[in-house]
Amino acid sequence: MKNMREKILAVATQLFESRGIHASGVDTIIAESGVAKATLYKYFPSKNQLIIEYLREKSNRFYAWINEKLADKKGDSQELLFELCNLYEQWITTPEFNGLPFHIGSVEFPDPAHPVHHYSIELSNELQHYLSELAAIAGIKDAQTLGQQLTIIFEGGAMIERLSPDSGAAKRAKNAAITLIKASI
Amino acid sequence: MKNMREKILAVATQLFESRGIHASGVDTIIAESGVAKATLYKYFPSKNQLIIEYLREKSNRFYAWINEKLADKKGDSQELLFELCNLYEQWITTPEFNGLPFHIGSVEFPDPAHPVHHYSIELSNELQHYLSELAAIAGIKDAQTLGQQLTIIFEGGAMIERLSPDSGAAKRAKNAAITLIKASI
DNA sequence: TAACATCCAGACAGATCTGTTCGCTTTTTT
DNA sequence: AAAAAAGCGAACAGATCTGTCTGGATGTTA
Repeated sequence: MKNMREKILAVATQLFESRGIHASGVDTIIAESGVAKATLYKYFPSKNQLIIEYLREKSNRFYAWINEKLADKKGDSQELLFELCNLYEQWITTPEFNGLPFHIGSVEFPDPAHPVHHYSIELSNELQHYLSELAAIAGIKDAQTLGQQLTIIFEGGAMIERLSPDSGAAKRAKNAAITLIKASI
Repeated sequence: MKNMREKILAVATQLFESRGIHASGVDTIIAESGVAKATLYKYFPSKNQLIIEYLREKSNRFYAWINEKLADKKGDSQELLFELCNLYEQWITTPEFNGLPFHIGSVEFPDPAHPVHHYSIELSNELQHYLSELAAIAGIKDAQTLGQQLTIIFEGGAMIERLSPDSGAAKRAKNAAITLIKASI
């Protein structure tokens, strides 16, 4: 089998999100993926690195998905941000959604000096920059501010949607974002 | 010494928030609080219960603080919500603020059947009900919606303010909340 | 078929985890 | 001052943690 790395990463992802990172031991990961321990440590030099690759993979998937969906909207400055809100709602209401991975990373490793925490902050900042850039493309005057406010709503909404999936948090977060966008045009 | 319970709880709080819950062993907690292990297990029958008491304590403190600050504002329907936003900003920019405790609880124990996760959801819902009630007192028509949207912003802002304290997240979260309040009057 | 790389299963090390128990000392109460 | 309660330090049990290593099986390449 050639795709052992992906297999391990997939199992780790599933375990990290259903049991937590600290609660998912390497022994469990190799048992569930049917892989020898030495194989895991060949592809990932440490558990920390495995966690970071999990965060990276999830992040890459998100941006690949949303960039593709937004590709034909980048000309329409108005529609761009509203479509972004729709995609956001769609993203966090997907059954596979289990919260933002970098939330897990930053909470389970609160020490700022820890590589996982550090990378989690990086991903959160990346989201802010991404949203700010979209706001700038859409012609928003203070794109920096709106970008961070959208980040706040998106992260908070993701949190609550995961905690209480039937509370309508996703839709209300989307509407709050739309209100903020309209107010800043 | 009579206040051993509080001493243990204070040390556990400090450790949970600086290292994480799973990363804070009972041995470390008793070592730092200068208490015998049997004493800890006398006041808290299990580590799970200690975690829950930590969450409860933090929650109680928050509501005691904010209710006292808002006591004289409950007559002024307009000012009530705006003052709430000021207090929120004040709360999460305090140096002692280390993120919302029930975020830690729900992330470190993702299994919905786990008592810590369950109680964390309860606390998040309690925050929503509290904010919705304030919105109702302030005469907001759809108080339920505004209450949850404020919760989303407050939780998201708390998350980002903790991750990037110098990014101005607290102030922007407050402003976003104010925009939403004004839009729903 | 022969040489080579890869993988598995499992033992191993050394540390840490939660929770219990046991004498011994200190503090509080009567 | 005597009796009762509470706390300390330490050992203990049994499980789990990350990471390393070894011997043998499997599979690929020449």
